[in-house]
Amino acid sequence: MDKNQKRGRPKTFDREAILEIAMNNYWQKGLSVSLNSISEQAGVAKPSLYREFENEDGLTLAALNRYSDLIGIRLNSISSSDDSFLDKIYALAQYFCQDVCHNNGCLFVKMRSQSFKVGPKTKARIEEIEQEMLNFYVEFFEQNKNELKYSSHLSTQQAAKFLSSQFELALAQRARGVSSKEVRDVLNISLAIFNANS
Amino acid sequence: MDKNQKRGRPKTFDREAILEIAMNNYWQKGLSVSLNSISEQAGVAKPSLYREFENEDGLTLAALNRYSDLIGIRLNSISSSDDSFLDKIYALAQYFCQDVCHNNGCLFVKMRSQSFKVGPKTKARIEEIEQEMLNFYVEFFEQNKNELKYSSHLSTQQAAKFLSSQFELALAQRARGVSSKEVRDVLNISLAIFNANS
DNA sequence: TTATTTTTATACCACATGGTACAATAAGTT
DNA sequence: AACTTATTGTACCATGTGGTATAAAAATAA
Repeated sequence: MDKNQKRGRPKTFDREAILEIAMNNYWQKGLSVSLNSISEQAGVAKPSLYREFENEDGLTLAALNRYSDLIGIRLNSISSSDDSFLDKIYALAQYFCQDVCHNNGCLFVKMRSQSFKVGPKTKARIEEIEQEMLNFYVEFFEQNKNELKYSSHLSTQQAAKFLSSQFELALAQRARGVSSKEVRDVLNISLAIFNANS
Repeated sequence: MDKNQKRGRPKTFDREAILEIAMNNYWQKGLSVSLNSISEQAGVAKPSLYREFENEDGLTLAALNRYSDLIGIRLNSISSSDDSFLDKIYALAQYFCQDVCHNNGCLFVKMRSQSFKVGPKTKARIEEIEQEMLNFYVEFFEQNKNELKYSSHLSTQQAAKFLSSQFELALAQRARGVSSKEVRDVLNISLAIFNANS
């Protein structure tokens, strides 16, 4: 009937569904989540996970990639909006200290902070994402160069690094359970250097 | 001979030495260090550890307390020096991004970031230290109120929170392996708000 | 010597982990 | 029907974990 139907027992393993569960687990509970518990929650046997993702490293990598797609889309959408530069910065701040992680924290930040206990493939991807994020911020500042009103001796690189660090702080605090308001208060102070009249 | 000599097998267990080893282990490798490996490294049997510290929670707590004594002394010494307020701030910055953790990172920050996998006693102590640190900063700003030249609408509370957050960021980055220079660059930007001519 | 007390060390327990061998299952192919 | 192929699920393994029962050791006291 189905031309794609190959011979052999039909597959019931739903990669996307399992990945969704895995991602949410790591997102909420960090890397302390075991492969055992994921297989239980997903209702699939362990060997199925191993066949699909090779090993735990493969699973965490796949979950991380899914997550990075998720926030990449959002980041680009903010960056390419019609808002002013300052508005964009605060939209990013809003995204990072409320939307991304209302209760969870950022999966990427969490994994990075525990990167010593992660497999080699995931570790490499973490460093890759780190670079991608930094590039995003550099490009972000480059594109909005003309709008930069802040009294700044900062290079684009420095500004990018600073902004990315402040967001890192925000995400780490949110992940620890610090309230969105408290995080926002700190962020407002540090981001003030991008205001015109400072 | 020794009047303190009670009957029974003489004690060879050196609490301080074992605590030193435990602290350094947690400091370098985080809470993923097992009690097994600590007992091996220290050359004492596990039951000895359990008799002295009750359980793992007791050991991590003791190690954390040892650490907090260590940095508490240093912090107070900086705070009560004759330097100017600004110099003190930068002395703290220097301490946090180089001296404390040339390779390790801050034990307190590390434990806090993994506080979900820590025993109840240690967890309580972490929150206590958090409060103590904040109080230290608040008092620090209070004492140096007269020297505050920065054009600031910030309350003492807000300033304390901001400073403590920026140090948290520095320590987290150092713990991840970010170079002392890069951390310092970010810190210099954010601490600039305490400068007079900003 | 013998008993008592305090400490140390051996050897174990139950459990969870990442990982896998292999049989059972369910489809197409001949 | 019998055979092949792809997938799933049971049941297991070695290892490491926090924690402990209990024997051995080493001192004093009788």
